[in-house]
Amino acid sequence: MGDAIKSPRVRYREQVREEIKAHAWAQVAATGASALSLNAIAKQMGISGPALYRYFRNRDELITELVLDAYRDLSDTCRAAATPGDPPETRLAAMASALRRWALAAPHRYLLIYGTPVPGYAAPPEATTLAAGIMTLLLDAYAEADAEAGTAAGGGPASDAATALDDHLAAHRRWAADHPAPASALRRALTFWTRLHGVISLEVAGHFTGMGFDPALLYATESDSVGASGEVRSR
Amino acid sequence: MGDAIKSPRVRYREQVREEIKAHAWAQVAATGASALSLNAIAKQMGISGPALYRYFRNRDELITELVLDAYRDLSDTCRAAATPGDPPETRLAAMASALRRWALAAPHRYLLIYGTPVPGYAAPPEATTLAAGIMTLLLDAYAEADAEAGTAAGGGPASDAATALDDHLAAHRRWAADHPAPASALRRALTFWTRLHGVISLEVAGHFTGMGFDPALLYATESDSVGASGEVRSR
DNA sequence: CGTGTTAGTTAGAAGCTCTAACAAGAGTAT
DNA sequence: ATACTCTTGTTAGAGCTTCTAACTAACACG
Repeated sequence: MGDAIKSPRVRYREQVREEIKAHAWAQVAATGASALSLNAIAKQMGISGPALYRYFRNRDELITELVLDAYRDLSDTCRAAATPGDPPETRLAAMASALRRWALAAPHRYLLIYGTPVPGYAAPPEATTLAAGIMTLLLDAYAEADAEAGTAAGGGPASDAATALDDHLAAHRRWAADHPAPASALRRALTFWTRLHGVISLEVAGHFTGMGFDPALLYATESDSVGASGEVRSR
Repeated sequence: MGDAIKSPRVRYREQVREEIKAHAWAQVAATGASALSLNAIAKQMGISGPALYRYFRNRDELITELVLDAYRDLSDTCRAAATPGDPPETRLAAMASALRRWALAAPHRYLLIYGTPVPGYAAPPEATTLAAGIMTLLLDAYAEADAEAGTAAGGGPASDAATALDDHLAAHRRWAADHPAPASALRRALTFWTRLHGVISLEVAGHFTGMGFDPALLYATESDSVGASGEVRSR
């Protein structure tokens, strides 16, 4: 229903664009985004270099498309992991587990989003929207967990610094303006993000190689520390 | 004393190498390592492109030199922050604070080490050595904190996952083989690294821009969470 | 004062992104 | 059915990159 009847021209155009992106992903997976070559893609497809510029204005536009695809895929993955009926802790654990699997399945895809930004490159607005959507899933879970715990311990701040951060977030929550979650939920969602990203990004960049321990256990510990302690870890 | 009497040739050579690296750092700071151009550096220095290849075998070797410089500088910074006589918590707090300042002072320098690795690039052994040196500072602090706390709570594992990680690290500690710190100290040192890196890397990559909160407070909270709770934060 | 090493040069190969100008096909309108 | 337009491909080429080859000039040393 989404794809109305399209003229064969635009059908062909979209098909070629997808084929170009497929080759681009293969290159990204092999050598990383910085080494992506439009010329090489054209050669692989049996067409001439400049022909690609009919489908993408320039290299940056192609990379932007890849970035958006990655964000969309990550967003879908998180959404699929967070089963609506499940208790919040289970959802958080499922998302944490899915996040790492998603990153390890294609490290360069993860780095395309969270790695070194390209020099003059600015992320498109849709990327921000998609990132916000993932944040909403986290906020939903933490808000629900907070509500269940009532006024009891639950996710209350664990230190003076956390209290100060909560106060600050209560006043600076532009990114979660239209979400009813309390400041402590914002803090915990941010912490979920930074702690899990901390482990994943060092792992995919290879900083743990040669150290001899299993990053999965470190990841599990960090997942636990952000309240993502369900039973889905070994699925 | 370290620099013995050198012939004018090697003196000149080293001087030019340093000048090249200085220009390279300027380029890295401006546009990031991926856009570093040997040709542009040569033009800035008023010499011809291929002349640079007398001083660096190729682009990778220059980047490797920059990476090593960055590691050396980071190592020195951490060592300088951890004042020997201070209590371990104070040293950890000072290192945490110095780490963030070091990263924000030159974001691209941080990304050169911890960002997306270059495709075919392998970090030189000396980089690993320097990274291990920083780890030793952390292990020293956590081991000392552990000893002070005796068998009491202190830095004991906070969850089942942490206990499992401790057990695993006790058996897989190749990276800290010659350090007497207990497994819990290894765990806490790793956590120091991943949690602080999680915040810093997202901040320098610009993922917090537009969200409207102050990353410094999030960083302070994470510093606290790894036992780096001294009074040096606002120095 | 020769002699060998070293630092620079220019020329050029092979790659890249991207623009300009042109040929040929596909779809559409008359 | 014919004519027209729009799109997709082509080749040529500018300008950038890394990096090699061959050559010259200067410097340090025996």
